[in-house]
Parts: sequence; C-alpha cells; structure tokens
Amino acid sequence: MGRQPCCDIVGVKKVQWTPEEDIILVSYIQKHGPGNWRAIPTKTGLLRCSKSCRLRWTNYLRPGIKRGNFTENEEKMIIHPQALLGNRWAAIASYLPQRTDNDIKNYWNTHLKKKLKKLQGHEGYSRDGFSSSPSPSSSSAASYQISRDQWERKLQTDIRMAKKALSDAISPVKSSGSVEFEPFNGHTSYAKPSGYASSTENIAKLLKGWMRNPLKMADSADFSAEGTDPVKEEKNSEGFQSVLGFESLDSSISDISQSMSPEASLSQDESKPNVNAQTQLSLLEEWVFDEGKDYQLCDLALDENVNYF
DNA sequence: AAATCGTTCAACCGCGACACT
DNA sequence: GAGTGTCGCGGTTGAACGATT
Repeated sequence: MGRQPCCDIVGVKKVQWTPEEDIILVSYIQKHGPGNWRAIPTKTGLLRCSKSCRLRWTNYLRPGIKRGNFTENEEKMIIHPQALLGNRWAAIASYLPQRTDNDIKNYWNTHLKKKLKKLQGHEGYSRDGFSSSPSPSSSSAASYQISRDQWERKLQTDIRMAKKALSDAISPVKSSGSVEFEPFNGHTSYAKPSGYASSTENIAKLLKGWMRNPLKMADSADFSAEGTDPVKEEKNSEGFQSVLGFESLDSSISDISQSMSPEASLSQDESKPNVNAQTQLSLLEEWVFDEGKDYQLCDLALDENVNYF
C-alpha cells in the first residue's frame, strides 16, 4: 500500500545488537511484556525499528530458547513437519518450543537440506517422507495416490492440532498445567506456561557471557558462542563483574520471572504460542519416531470422541 | 603468515494478514 | 468498503569465523 518501511528512519541501526541494547530491551519487556513493538524504540530510546526489536526478542532473548546443536530427535521433528507443511517455519517451530523459527530455518538451509540430498542420492529418500519413491512421476499412480491421501490426512491432522494448540495457548485457564522442558543447562525444569522461568536463565547466561568479555563482545557481539565454554567462563566472569559492579545482575535478571505480570506472561504466550506441548509433542514424537504407526496418529486425531475445540 | 574459500547464523527486507478507524 | 497501522512470516543477505591452500 505504499507505506514507508519502518526501517527507513534515519539513524536506525542495522547492525548486530549490543549487550547494552539487549539489556534495555529485556528490561523494557520485563516491565511491559512483549508486544506493542512499535512503541519500544521511542519508549526505550533504542535506535532500532520495531521489527528489529521483535526479532531480537523472539529469536534471541525470548525465554526458553535452546541454543547449540540440534539433536537427532530435533532433526526428525523438523524433517517430518517440513515434508508435511513445506517451509512453514513458524508452524514447524511450534513443535519445538525451545527453538525459534529462524533457527530451524537456518538449520534446514545449512544442514538438513544437504543431509537429505545425500540421503536422497543414496537411498532415494523421498522429500514427502511417506513414499519411498522420489517423485510421483517415477512411481505408479496407485502408490502416489496412497501417499497423497496420507499426506492430506496428515495435513488435516496438523491443522487440527495447530488450532488446538492455539486455543490452548490463548486460554490461560485451560492451559494451567506445567510444561516440562529440558533446558539447555542440562537439568529438567518445570516452567510456567509462559516458559519464563527457564528463559530468565537464558538471558542471565547471555548477559553473563557479555560480562565475561565486554571488549571483544562490544566489537563483535558474538557472546552466544562464548558462553559455551565453561573454562573461559570461570576465568573471566569474576574480574569483570567486579569492575562493572554487576555481581547482582544474575539475580536481578532472574527476578524478571517473578516480577513479570500475568498480563505480560500471557502476551508472551500470544507472541509465540507455546503449544499444548505435552499433547502435541507426544503425538508428533510418536509419529516421528515410529513411522510405521503414522496412521494411528491420524486416526487418533480424527477420532470424533476427542473434542479439540 | 597470508590469502582464499566455504559455512554459519543473526539480522534485515518485503510482503501478506489482520485489526482498527 | 477503503485507508492506515502493526505484526508475523519466509526469503535473503552479509559479517564473522574456521578450514584449506
């Protein structure tokens, strides 16, 4: 409609986020909750456009994000929905609550595509994941029809599950059960529906990384990888903490979860529907890890006795 | 040690959907 | 219904980094 792009504003930064900016953004969201992105640059003084703020939050600072290598299981949880849904990364990401759509998209483009190509070369792996035939043209019409039917049923199932997840996510009363996550820090935690508990650790860790090596990070802002080295962590954290007086930062960041208003937690859910993880993941995992039984998943989802909405 | 190449991933861009007036 | 503002998604880019020559 001929609208000016928000990022055309003069003075808006288009480079890597600095830890200082992260802190400003996190503390603002701590107070007001995610959402109303348009207001954030003006209210916080950040020289960033609203989009950039939202992206930084959802892809990096958002609570509960797991970083680092994808497990084999996670790979499967990407490959199968991708075959089903195509490049609908946001939908695929809903199956992996700890991963962002951007992460999944990147991982697909850099790793999985190649991996599947290799597999395809070796064993004629089919992109659709349901038929061993590489393409309809090279298979019989009958087998193509079968896999297409299966595909359509799965698609229907997925749409139903997505709807259910969405309705659960926006219904705080219904989704009162805790969701069990296995966060990056190794121990299982029981997060609130908003997932904020585990994610404050995320942010704290992030900021810890910054504190460890401020000069390098101010330059490259590459503190995410830094945080993975526990030896460096040990070496650097103490000195810098005392220099900047950040000893209590960890705890103050941890307070985010406690001080977050219910509204904020709710809007957090809205910004990234946290799916009814237990139901959805178990169903999907069953399907993913036991391909021979995928018809059961369809049958279960299509069971009229189950009231999804 | 320097140059080149390849890979990764955070961030940006453009577009469509939706809400509001 | 048209116009406008905001948000979210998917594709793309480019800086940073590691591997290789």
